[in-house]
Amino acid sequence: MTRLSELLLPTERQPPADAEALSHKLMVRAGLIRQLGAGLWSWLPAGWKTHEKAVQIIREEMNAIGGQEMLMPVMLPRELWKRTGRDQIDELFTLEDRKGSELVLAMTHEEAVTTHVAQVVRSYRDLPLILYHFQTKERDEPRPRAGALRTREFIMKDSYSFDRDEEGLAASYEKHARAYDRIFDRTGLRWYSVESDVGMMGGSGAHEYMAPCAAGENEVALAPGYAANVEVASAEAQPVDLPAPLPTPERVHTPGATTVEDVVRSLHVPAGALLKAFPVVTEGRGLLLVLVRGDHRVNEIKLQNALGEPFRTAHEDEIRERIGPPGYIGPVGANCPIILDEAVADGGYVTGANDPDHHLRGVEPGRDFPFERADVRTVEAGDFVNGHPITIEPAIEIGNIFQLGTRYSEPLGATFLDENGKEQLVIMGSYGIGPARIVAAAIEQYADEQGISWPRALSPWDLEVIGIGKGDTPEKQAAAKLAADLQDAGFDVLLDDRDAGPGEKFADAELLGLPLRLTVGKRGLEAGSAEAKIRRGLVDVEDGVPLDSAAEAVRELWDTLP
RNA sequence: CGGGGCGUAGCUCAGCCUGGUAGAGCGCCGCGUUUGGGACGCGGAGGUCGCCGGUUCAAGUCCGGCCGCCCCGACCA
Repeated sequence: MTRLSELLLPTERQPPADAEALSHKLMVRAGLIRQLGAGLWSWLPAGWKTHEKAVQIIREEMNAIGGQEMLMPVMLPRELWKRTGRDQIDELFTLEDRKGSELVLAMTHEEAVTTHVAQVVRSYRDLPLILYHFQTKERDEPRPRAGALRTREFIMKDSYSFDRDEEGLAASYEKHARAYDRIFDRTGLRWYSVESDVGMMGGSGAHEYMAPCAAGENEVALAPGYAANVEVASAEAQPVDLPAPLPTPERVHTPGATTVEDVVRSLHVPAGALLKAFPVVTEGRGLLLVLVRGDHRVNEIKLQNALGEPFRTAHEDEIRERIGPPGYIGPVGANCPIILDEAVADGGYVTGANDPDHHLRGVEPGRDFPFERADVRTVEAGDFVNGHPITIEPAIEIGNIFQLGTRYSEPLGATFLDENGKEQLVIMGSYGIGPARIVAAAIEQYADEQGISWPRALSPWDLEVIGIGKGDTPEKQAAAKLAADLQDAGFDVLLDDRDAGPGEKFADAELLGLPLRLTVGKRGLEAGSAEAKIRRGLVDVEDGVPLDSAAEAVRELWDTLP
């Protein structure tokens, strides 16, 4: 049992002036976290309890799939990161020791864990392995924000799978996916798993676990049976009414109309009847002209994936020389390959004429210019997947799973001998979860006007007992006994034994947000019962709970709570 | 990295334009009254006004530099 009179729980009536996100405001107001610098936060006792609740759920489910918990250092020799090439990442903190030896602060632990596996694993008999730890990650984020949602230092559960082949990796990946399903279900969050970009981790497949909330930094496209990060989402575009076709492109005078909006206004056609030209340059293919519908946006991640290599936007002189005057460029007559987005249906479009102050109308892909097809646009709310319109929601990334392949085993020499005595590279996966984000997302999803409303799996204590009155009143004595009884019955109890007024106690209880609140007052004491209020929705339990058999009554009530 | 904003008591802020004894509310400490939704009275503690420099008889206030923090965007294994 924890007595509030002895607990460091600095609640604030007003949110910090610089807080924007709901979870940021409430975590500070409720006394869960305090800031020391940009992206640097301390967890106060109550906050740390919630963090550890999330950690324990994760630990249990990782152990259940055969994960072996260990611990690796935060400070690592830079040499390992040079081998994988990741020492050039901007977010990596670097330092030197007194001898001038180069060190880095781990932003993840692929290098460290793979080094151990390279040293220790010799035979196919040593595989498969799942290793994990909860350890601090350090990232020099360009912009930390929103309290605990994006910090420069945070604890992550990162696990790594080591298999002898792709089949083994698929099995380890699937184990993690199922463990993650159970973990996020147990937290009480609203969440979903989405397809994601593999990013600079490389590898062959990835999913992200997303918790929808207003403060989320990611956008997720959703339809029945479909969920994907907008970075990689594909959908069928909403149709657009095209003007009647023309036998051949027709030149029109459009003075000063260098943007889609200008052309729409000048020619009285819908934006979707335009083709927007996006000239890019890649190392392998040189200049390329990417075309998407005028009402669509190029998705740079999808474009990079479609090209199979990084690109940059073309410089003005490159555009002038090979295509036309910026503002009026189009595919007809362009001296470079053309990539046409899949959402561009057959028909006649308005494009730049590659001539100042002119456009062409009635331009038909194929008839008037050659092209390659690719899906390179950003999906929009209302597009269709399997006939259902999609919605787009902001969400916070709470976990991810990656198939890494040999991205790390190769540079770090993690190999084993197979049955034939032949040396093979270990096939890896990596899997992260941020407990702090789970906590913050739970606050974002369930908080109301009065404050936090914890799902019971994450609540710092199970329930709060309040004794009305100041000094040694009979109500407070009864409350203390009730709290002790419930603690003995296996509940983790917070007792508000402070000499404060009832209003202050209620307000603090609602701010802190434990799932259940029991109040012992004069009236209830005479009737032999404590009042019970469920935090979610602030619902009063009829007749409260009897003081002489509180444990059974609370147990019954507890099982009904969210 | 681009744009914007802020830094004065534990918290939220006023004071700066127009230089002249550092303020309010909440919180905190003491005493008393009060006791079912952040009560009231009286008394009190608490400040290198982010830092450095300049102008001035005099700087929280004007000028310059620096540092820190927040927001939007870019970025984000």
